[in-house]
Amino acid sequence: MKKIESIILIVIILLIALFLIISNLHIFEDDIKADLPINFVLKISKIEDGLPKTKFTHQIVKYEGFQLSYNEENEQADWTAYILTKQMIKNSTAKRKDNFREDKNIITETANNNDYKKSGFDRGHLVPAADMKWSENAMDETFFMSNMSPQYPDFNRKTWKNLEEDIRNWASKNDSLYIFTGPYFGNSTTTIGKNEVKVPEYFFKAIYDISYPEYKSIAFFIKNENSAKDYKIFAITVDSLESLTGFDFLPKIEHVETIENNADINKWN
DNA sequence: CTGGGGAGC
DNA sequence: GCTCCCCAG
Repeated sequence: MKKIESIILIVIILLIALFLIISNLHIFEDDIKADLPINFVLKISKIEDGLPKTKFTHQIVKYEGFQLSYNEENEQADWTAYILTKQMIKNSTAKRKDNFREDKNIITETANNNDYKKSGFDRGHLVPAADMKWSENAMDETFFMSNMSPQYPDFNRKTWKNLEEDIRNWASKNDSLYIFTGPYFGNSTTTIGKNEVKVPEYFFKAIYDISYPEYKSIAFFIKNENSAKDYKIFAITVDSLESLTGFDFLPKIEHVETIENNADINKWN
């Protein structure tokens, strides 16, 4: 074999090898989910590790069962975050007491009941009371006005409620979920009450199943309107929700991006 | 505090 | 029936 032919052969072999390496790398990236460490769930078992990264400097308050960031300008939270486990659902014993009240933990003061009275809007929970039934105190803290947003009655009592109920079902089947909930204002200028509580145009949820090995996530972005709709048609990826809201959920968690690009509602049942 | 509504199980 | 989301008085 001539020298020139040998060189061409070697180059061809190298090109084929390179192609195989690149394809394998690509496959590996798509399949990285399977390579997440078995203790992945432990890494994000603390709420502190999952707080969204935002440009805001609003007051963050930690309650027994959840955390929130309070936005004085809107007189409601930017987001709420908590973990919901199978065990919490199992230990659902607390009774709902409906003691809606101002939240003295908020330095700048919160909205109050009068702001919502006769407004035509429900005092909609961001963190549902029924998710905190594992503790009287945790449930009680969901009735702080810092956890309320003006929601249209049909949205709150039908569309949103159905989503919340299914999330509880998912939690009991999937061991533990990481849940973010919040309002999205868009160009809204509508306010209610003396404290001018801003009425959101949409509400969002981002949900992560952090149970090994079924890592998955899904998000919802639903219009705040007085009509009942099937929440399932508003399923989007967490990636999309992050683009829409500007929040980076679970920013400290390694590899979490690999589970944020899927919105298959059929994986949740 | 008690009364009520409506959806869903 | 019950629970869950609420409202008004």
